[in-house]
Amino acid sequence: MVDISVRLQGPSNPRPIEVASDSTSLTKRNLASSLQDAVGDTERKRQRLAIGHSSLSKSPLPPPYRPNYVLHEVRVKRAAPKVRESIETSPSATATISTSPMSKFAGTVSPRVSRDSSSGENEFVSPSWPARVVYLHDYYNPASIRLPFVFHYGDCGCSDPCRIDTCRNAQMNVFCTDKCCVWEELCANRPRESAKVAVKQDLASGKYAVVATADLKRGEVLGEYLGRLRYMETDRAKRPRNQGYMFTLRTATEGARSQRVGIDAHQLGGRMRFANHACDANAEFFEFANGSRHTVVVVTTGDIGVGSEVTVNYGTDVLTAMGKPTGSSNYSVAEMNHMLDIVQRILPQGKDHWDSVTARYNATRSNHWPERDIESLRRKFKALYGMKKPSGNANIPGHVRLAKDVKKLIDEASSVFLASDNEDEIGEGDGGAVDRCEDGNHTSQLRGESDESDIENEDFNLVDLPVNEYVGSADSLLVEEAGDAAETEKTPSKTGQVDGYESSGAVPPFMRSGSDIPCSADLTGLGLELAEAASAVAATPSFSASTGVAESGEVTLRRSRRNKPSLVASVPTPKRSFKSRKPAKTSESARPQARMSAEVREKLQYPDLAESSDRLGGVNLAAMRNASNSRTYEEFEEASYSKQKRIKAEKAASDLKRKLDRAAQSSADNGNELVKTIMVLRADADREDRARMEAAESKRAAERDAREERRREERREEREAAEERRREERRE
DNA sequence: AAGTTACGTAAATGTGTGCA
DNA sequence: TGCACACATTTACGTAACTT
Repeated sequence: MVDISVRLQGPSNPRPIEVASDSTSLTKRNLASSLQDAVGDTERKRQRLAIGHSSLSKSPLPPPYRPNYVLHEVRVKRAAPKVRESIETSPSATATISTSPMSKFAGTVSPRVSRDSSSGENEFVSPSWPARVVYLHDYYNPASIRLPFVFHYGDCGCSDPCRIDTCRNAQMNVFCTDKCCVWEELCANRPRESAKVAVKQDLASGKYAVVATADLKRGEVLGEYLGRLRYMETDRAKRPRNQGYMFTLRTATEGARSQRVGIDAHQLGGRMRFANHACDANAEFFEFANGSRHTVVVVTTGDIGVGSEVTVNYGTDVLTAMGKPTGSSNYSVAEMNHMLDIVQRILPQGKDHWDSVTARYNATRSNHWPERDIESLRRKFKALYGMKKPSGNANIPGHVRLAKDVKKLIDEASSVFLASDNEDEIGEGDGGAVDRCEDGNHTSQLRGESDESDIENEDFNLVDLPVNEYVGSADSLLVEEAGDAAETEKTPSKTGQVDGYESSGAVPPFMRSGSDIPCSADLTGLGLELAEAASAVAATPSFSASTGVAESGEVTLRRSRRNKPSLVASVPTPKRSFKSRKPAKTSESARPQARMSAEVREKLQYPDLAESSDRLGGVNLAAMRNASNSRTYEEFEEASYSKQKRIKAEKAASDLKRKLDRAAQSSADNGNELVKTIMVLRADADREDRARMEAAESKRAAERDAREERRREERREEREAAEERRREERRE
């Protein structure tokens, strides 16, 4: 945070007012003059402001003739974000960054997971800055794209420090500079990063997010949306799908071959890169410019409390695209096996169970696998078990056969479930699904393991299974395990595999750190520790991937309860809700190192694999679209998907009907108008006809009169001539 | 050999329908 | 009303065939 008292002390050598000789000299002279005229007011305002700062009240006020004094030492400390301050350089990250052409802009951080004490709806931790993303601190235009030059209109005239919703410059989409604003560091209409927000990671979902670290008022600029300025296709249809990081500027380049320009923050960006989408966002993007620099900032649209996430609405560009997302990968065999392994353990009967499968899958997936949503997993499973045997090929792929077998199991389980539906205590003791899982004809047969099913189901309860999970609630399972825990510690497994088993390619590794999941005789404490371990896994996938890797490089799956039997016994913890749980302090110190090594190992092992999205914490955009697009209606948050579909259909129908009515009405109105017009035209025509007829009649009458007159005149002349002739004859 | 194109496949969305 | 399923459509990816 910049110290305001330092700012307002003023420089020892004030910068003289410039009298420029260019075309803007008049403006500048006027500005300087107006500044000097207004200096009294400005100083009074500053003094009023200073009252709020004790340090300022002790400091001498700036010279009265120059309010616009410059503080270089503050200005060069542009955007000192908390994330940046709290980070250390990690070797792996440095290696990544140093090879980047943007290294001069780059900062990097080491893995560091420290729990945030802020209070909010979600629980956030301070994550490491992802090494795969270059941390930009400034405007970056490597292609020297020239956008239209935007002139400012002199001093913004704000009587109080500029706000983006009140400043005259902001209203004209111009950001302030020292040349058009006297408020310098107090001006909020400038592209700078606020110290009141930080990049955090949601403990539950693992998503990165921008979180308020102090109370935010409406209209505050939180930071600049930094990224690489690049050209885009003018034709929207030709552009690649926006993966959530491309901000298309309203302004295009000038000239006959005008091109759209966007800010691409996919591989490099600032903190605002991590602002997530929300339909009811509490912030918005604001595009403004000054001179040749066009940029975008995130501005709050309402008050935001400490610990709350800052969200923006991405708009339809990101959210409504249909089809396969760019960069999405197909299911690998390992992924399919991982999914099938989970499915055959849970044997999902409905949506809730599939939610469990999804949560389990994403919590235990390998770090380089993309996160999958429930629809994706269900779809894939269905595609697998529905796959027909190709003609001419006798070999069915293992995962396809497994999927078909698992489907049979699910069908059987469904009938078993119906039969035992009236039993009150499903899943307790030897009954219910645990019994079924131990049945050699089912899951264990498929896995080729005989006595591990209960143990592995215990592992599966590390993640929040639904309460109605057929294997019983977490509590019931823990009760069951408590009885054998101490005994198991003393006696090795009958199969000799209790301490772990090899995980190779086909068998997905559910890796757990021995220090993460200690054993305890205290059931509540154990449950807590298990849940905490699960949440840690969910929050930091790379951590989970690392902890089970042996020194030799082999990936082993360990049953950590039995590996570390004594750690938690001394940490009895009261039962708390999932969100309020804190991680075990005993494992806190071990995590950063383990996580870092996992990242390094991951990079070495899969150098060419595409990284998943950081912005959404690895969540693919499709999942976000599901959550944010038309499938969700705020007014029907409680409604099920089907209900939403019906509501949506009804809305669509009513919209259509409304449109038709409007069209009909419009048509009728148009028809009426037409008739009126015709009537008017006809009346006009009649009037014209009448006028024409009258004119013609009058003309004819005039002509007739003229003819009559001519005839009379001729007759008179003839009479006179005859009279003259007669007189001549008489004279003769 | 490198680049381009066509085509099949996979994965996603949207919508309609039927069943319990 | 909730859920599952089928189908149409869209889009990206991978690969073989073709061209330069």
